[in-house]
Amino acid sequence: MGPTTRAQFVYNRRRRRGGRHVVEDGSDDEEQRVDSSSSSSEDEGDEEEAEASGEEVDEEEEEEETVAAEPAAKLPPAAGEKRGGKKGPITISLKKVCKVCKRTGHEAGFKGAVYIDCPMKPCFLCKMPGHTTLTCPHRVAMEHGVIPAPRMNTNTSLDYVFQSQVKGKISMVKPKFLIPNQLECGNIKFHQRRVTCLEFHPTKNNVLLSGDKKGLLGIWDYVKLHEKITYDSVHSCILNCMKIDATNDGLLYTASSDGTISCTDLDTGIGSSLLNLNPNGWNGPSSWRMIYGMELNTDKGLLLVADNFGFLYFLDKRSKTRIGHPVLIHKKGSKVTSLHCNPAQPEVLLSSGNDHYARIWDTRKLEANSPLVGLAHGRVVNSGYFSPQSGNKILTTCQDNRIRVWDYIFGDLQSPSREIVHSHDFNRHLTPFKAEWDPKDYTETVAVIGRYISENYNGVALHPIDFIDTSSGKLLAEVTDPDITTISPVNKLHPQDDVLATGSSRSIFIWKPKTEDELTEERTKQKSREFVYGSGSQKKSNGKHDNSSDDDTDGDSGGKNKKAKKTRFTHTVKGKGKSKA
DNA sequence: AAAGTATGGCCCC
DNA sequence: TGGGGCCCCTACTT
Repeated sequence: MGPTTRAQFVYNRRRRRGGRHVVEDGSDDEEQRVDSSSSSSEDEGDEEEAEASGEEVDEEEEEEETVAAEPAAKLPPAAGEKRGGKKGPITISLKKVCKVCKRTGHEAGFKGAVYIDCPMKPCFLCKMPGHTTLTCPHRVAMEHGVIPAPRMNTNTSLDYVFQSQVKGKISMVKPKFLIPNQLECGNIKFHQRRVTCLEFHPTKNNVLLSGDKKGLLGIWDYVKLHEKITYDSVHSCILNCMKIDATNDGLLYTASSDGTISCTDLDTGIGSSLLNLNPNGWNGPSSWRMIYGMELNTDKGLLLVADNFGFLYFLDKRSKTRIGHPVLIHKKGSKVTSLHCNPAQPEVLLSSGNDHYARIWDTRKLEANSPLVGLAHGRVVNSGYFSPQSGNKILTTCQDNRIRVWDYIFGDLQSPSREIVHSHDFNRHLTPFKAEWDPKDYTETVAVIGRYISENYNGVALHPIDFIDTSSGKLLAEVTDPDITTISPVNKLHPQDDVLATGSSRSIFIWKPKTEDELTEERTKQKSREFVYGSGSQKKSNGKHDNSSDDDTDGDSGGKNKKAKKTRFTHTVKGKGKSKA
């Protein structure tokens, strides 16, 4: 096994060319599974699948059905008596049954491209009872139902100065923000398992590093499409985190659920282990240590590492030895999900954990139970990041479907400055979602995060990647492509370029902004589409979607016939918001 | 083509 | 405080 290079294939979207993707076979390797990511959405038939089976079920089942059928389900067959009195009362079980709550009278699941919620459950988006996601105020109208934040910073004069400075800066120099919303190329099934982390190489501009659930490390030059390598011997299970050595960009540190930290030479794939938390091998899940959070303190040549039992470790990267003893930074036995050092103050550490807290620490005087601040969350915190430039803000992603923003870490941190409702639920089969700052945005407002629940885009259910203005909660952009039907929990913005990398299932995609040419062409195309009565639509379904208009913004244009009007805002902000008493 | 499965949090006792 | 069972928009493979 040593380092192996295995190449699947790359597909590359040539700019316009009929719009079709060109599939390039990276190298004919053993397994030629092309598998064209087809299908999904084959169920256009909707309505009448279950009907057909039932003998002569009346159409308007709702009312009485809910009442009558329910006891029937629990009682022995004899219970069928009243209903029509005929014999085979057992057949009543053929009634539609909600797969979520097991009751009759309604059904949850996809109807075409629209997911119908079980009305018995709280809203899947905001978690509140009384409505479903289809009618959730957070989905339908932005900033509807917003509750003002209790009160953010107790405005000290320092705060005032800071705010005005930043504000001034923002209005003065805010650059035109380009959303990388055009699928440039993709690497399909490069990984054998789902992608769990992505990182751009800091100096080799077009190189993307990726890790997957099997521990495979991928290196891909997405300009030279065929230059891709994988190293399968670095880790034996989930690769959770990657960092390039700031003083030697040929070295990569990786953290894994196999309980080890590795340092890998990117050119050779040769690595060494810096830490192994399971020196005695597997003794059951109750003792197996996994590493999720990892950070570099460049100033001190330190590696900070946290495990799934709540402990933080320090490593000297040069001597490859532990320093000091592990410190409990989250509830004992609970997973630490992420670590981040403040970019302006590397000694200041932000940790997030399964104990529903994010915490700020001073690593110079670190003791269990002595964080500088504890930031309470509603559920597990998937990630927490200081803002990339000043380090003055904090952005967290929590499994309660809320993104939280603290605008100023030196202010009152009792409660977040904003809570933005956004669909990024936990699902054990998905890599946890993490909202991340755009490292290029020195106004420190833009964040990117994948969306869990789907939206109906021209008859296809897609899961967009959202760009969110964290200062207002406004949705700046939702990025989709009709060929990407899977959820995209892993997203990374390029440190210098207007490039977005996405990990979606086993595939990796690269997005770039539309060029001016493309935009103008699109506009003209859209015009002509208007002339050519109703051309664009109608084709849909059957797997490969016609990509004539992959940008959501033009989307329907023609409108009318498609009932599918997408309700766009799947998130809203809480706090700061005007309105409301 | 339906069924199976890998999996993590959380709820309840 | 620990373990068993449950589980709402998965992405596959058989």
